Amino acid sequence: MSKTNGMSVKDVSDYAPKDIEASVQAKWATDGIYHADVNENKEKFYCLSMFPYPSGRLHMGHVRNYTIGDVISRYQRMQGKNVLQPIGWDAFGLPAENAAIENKTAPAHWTRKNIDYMKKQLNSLGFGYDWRRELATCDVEYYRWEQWFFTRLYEKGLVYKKMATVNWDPIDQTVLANEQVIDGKGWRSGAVVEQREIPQWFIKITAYAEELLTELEDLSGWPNQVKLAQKNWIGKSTGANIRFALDEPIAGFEHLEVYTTRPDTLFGATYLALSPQHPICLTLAEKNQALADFVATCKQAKTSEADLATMEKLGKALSINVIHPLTKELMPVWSANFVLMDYGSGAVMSVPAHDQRDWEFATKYGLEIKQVIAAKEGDDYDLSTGAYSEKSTLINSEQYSGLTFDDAFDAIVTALETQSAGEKSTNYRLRDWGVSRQRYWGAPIPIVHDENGDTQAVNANELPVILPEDVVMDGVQSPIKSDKSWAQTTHNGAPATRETDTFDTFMESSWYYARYTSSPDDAMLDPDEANYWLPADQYIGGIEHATLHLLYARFFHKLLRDEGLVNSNEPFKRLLCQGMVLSNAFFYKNESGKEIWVNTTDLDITRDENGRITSAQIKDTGQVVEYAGMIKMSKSKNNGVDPQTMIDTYGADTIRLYTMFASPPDQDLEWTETAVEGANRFLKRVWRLTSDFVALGLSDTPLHGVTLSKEQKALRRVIHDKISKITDDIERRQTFNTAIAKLMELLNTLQKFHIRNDTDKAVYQEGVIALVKMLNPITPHICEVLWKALGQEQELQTAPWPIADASALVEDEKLIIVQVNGKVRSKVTVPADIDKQALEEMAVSQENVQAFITDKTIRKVIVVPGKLVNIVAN
RNA sequence: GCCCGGGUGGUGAAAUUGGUAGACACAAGGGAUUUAAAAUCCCUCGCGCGUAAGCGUGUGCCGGUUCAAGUCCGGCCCCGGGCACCA
Repeated sequence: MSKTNGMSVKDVSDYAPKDIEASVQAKWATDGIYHADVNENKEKFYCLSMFPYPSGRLHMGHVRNYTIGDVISRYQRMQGKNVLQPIGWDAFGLPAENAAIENKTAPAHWTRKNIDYMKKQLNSLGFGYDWRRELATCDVEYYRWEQWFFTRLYEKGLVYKKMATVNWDPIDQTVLANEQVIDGKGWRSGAVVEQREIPQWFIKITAYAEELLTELEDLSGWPNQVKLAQKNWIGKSTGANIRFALDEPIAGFEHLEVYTTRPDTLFGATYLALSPQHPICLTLAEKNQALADFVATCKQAKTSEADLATMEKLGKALSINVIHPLTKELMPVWSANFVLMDYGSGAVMSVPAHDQRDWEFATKYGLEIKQVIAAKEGDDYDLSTGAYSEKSTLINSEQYSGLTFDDAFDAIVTALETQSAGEKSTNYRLRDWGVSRQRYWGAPIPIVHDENGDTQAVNANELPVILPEDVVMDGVQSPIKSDKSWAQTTHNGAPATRETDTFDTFMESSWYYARYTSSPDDAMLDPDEANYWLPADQYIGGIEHATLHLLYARFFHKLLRDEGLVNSNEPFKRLLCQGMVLSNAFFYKNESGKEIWVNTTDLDITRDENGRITSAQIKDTGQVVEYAGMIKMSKSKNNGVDPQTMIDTYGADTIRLYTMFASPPDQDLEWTETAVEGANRFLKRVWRLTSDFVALGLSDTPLHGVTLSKEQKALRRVIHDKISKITDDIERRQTFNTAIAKLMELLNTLQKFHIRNDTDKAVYQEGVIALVKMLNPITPHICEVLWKALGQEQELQTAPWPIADASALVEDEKLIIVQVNGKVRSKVTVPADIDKQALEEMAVSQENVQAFITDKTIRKVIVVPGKLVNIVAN
């Protein structure tokens, strides 16, 4: 009997995860088996999970995310690959500032304390990380390179400064993050929040819009859902810029340019609409109080996003006119609240007959509605009830009448081009990335303002710009803004003032995956090392990052490429977005009608015979609570299940097994504790089966060249069939739940098999070894112990994944389904090599088949070889 | 409004290329073991009829294609998520 770290598998009755897990983890750490280094002779596999925000404790979403990554990593390692699985900390961000105020500590201290604790938790779950590569984004050694890279982008002209709107708290005299604005009021002061324009830094992601869009097609390993979300986010559209001459120049403008996707409707344009922020509008407002009021109202109205959709169309006539470029007719110009200044040119041509918004606006203000598109065949429309926005044949459009959309588009654009009044144009919904945040706990933006007030990038030899960590948070101003001395510096020997804004934390999370692969002291990356590992073969994380993080990271990778730091176009080959973790939630309403959410651990729950919750009450007080259903685990709904409690109760292996078994990884997972017990029960059965088998003494009978009995063949076929299907489930399908179901089937089959001789034992042993190996990626601790008990010399973690023996899968007999008119009437076991004729005859002769065809004529017999016979009779 | 997912037993789910619907679990019920309990093991388990064999029926609803449909096509209903005045 072999022993592992004091734990013997002989103790049949007790599968005691507590005793084995810590010692197995200690052994892994000592052996350093998760350290991965460049090795050109080995195929690499870079498995990456989205790094956590160090909020204090792991939650079940983390457990699920990192278990998936660990399973894939361990599987790939057993495939013989050089596997890199790193981890780190997305350490900057607003919650640390809030916690610091609350706990009267500094954000840095709070963050590092959390990292220490959560690191222990990750280790207690047995995740095989290369801890040598751990990074925290708040480390100077990390963000200094981000600052350096930003200065490079600045030199290249990919960075610029622009006025942008922020939430301003007039009492605290500070900028608020969106999360700090509650019902339009500042979270601390309670003052009504104002919109204020301040200068901020932007990175030109729009310069890469086309590449970010087209290269989505290369991402065959990404879910369509995510690719579609990015496509819509980029929002490419083709149309035309059209210039309408002003009948008299104003504010330096001789004409107004609009962007439209429907140049075919140009003859239906009856007025132009400008954004209230349009320069012409602002100029006119200087001498027009009513217009000035309108502009001010529109600026305020940036309330909730949901209101926008239903917001009333409002406008003001500007009493200026433009000339239609083709008809030369005069058209009035209006200002309209729904026209956006930052899309296109901030002006639109309005075609009320064929655009619903324009229709609503024209109807309200009595503007002309001119029909220029015929109804499609079979369609019918009525302009008194709404616009008709389908693309169809033109009417009332001079020589263009009768043309289709495509022909009209080209003809009208050509006509505009000849008189320099327009051209074809492409637009993107994507906006440049604003990276300035007026917060403290982030990487300082490496910019200084010189004596002339000009902005300059901090010189490379003066980097990093270090964020002071020993600070006191007052909850109002960022310490680097309130401490005026911090900003005082020099630039090229002359006095200068530092930028006191910090970077958006998406900056740090856009390149951490690259820094894991290579972290030299004197450079952002070492290209040789980075190019060995990149792109990551697998990335795993939440679907909530479908657009922002995943788009920024793709963008950053292209920036790194153009700086010569990496040679690939895309950072992540394959992407898996895991579902949410749900659990039962309960609440009651207090006297003031507020919902008070109660954790299940404080409740007595009654269920009916179907296991459905019928009622629940608080243990201590008897207060009756309402059942809110299975919803996403969250602090606010007080329905989180603490991973630590679960690990302490059942062990890490059980939690890993359950989270992988309860549902496919991309679907939501319902946390049910009785089902967790079920997972634990399975591990106990594996433990018992293995130890019972080991107690018989291991077999050294070779299997090759031995003639097997029918039962032995059947068992071998199950073993190898499972090997083949489980491999496919884990690698191609990533349906870990079905892989586990098949492992359970393998266990059930082994359990029913009776060992009567040496060959029996040899076949059985093959099965037990395959079971332990294939279970290892999911529950590695128990497998380590069982593996040693099975007398295996090789390290389990690098042992080769089993390969299905094709000859074991060959069946002598097959079960054939016999149908009459598509309904199953019989099942028949036949020799595998039976010919079609004989099979048909056999099927027809079945007693129960005869009963259904006696008074009928057989019209047709369909034979699916090895599977099914369908007799068509009537 | 637009764009994605999804709807299968009491529950979580499975059915991979159109070929036995409900694998594997959880819960429930029954039994064995036990002084008793826990643990463990065995049996039943979509619905209706039937002692059973079996028959009928069943994958949100209506229709279609096919020898055969959870799977494909058309129309509709419901649930979840994302985007949201983008001209």
